[in-house]
Amino acid sequence: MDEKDLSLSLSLGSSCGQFLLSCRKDASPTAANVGGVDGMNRSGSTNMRDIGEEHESPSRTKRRSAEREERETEASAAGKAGSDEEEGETTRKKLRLTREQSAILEESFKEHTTLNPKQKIALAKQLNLRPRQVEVWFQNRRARTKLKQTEVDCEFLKRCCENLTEENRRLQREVLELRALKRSPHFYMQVPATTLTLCPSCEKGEASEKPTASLPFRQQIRL
DNA sequence: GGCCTTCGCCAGCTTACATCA
DNA sequence: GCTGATGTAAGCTGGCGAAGG
Repeated sequence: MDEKDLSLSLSLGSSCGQFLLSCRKDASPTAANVGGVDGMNRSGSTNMRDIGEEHESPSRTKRRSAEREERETEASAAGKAGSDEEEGETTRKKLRLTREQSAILEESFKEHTTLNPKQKIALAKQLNLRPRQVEVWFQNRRARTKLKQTEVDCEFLKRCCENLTEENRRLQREVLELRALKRSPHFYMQVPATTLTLCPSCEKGEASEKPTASLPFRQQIRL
């Protein structure tokens, strides 16, 4: 699967994607949507953080703020070291992975979709990235794969639904036609006598020959 | 052995930024 | 050059299993 495929599949503009997203929002009250759409859009991550910490255990809150600090110091250290990112910036600058880095990560993902800590560190060294970046890339990649699969499933179910709807319409038309035929005075002349013996309510020891080919079996059952 | 806490990892959701038409 | 749409790196939170006390 190449990047083009992925970018195509990731368009949330499709009705399918929108449907899935709205379903998830309704179903699972995450911290992000506790405050509703307004709360979500108003002040971003700060708001989410505040909401989340009210419900977290103290140890977890401590751990998370320590992680945050660690990330911040790591990021600023990387900036000072003069890596790919701009130097000395405290604000988050978005890094684009190079083609080579992406290709290697893709290759690795093909082999295994999750990484153990050793693999993560090795890969990070090889790519000159932080282990956290490798971890995040794999997380996002799994999410993309899952989203793509969901869209494929959604398309398949949509087609199934369309086919069944069409089949249902066709059968209803058939029933109407047959009812009309039954009401017409020429009905009993058109239907061979032997087929009438198949009606269960009329089944009183009449001779039962095999249904004729003039009408499909389903149409002979209930008129 | 059961309970509690902590830790690490992950999924899901979201944001911020880069890129492109 | 501006703008909206899209893609994606990264942040945040909750859930869960494992390990240790």
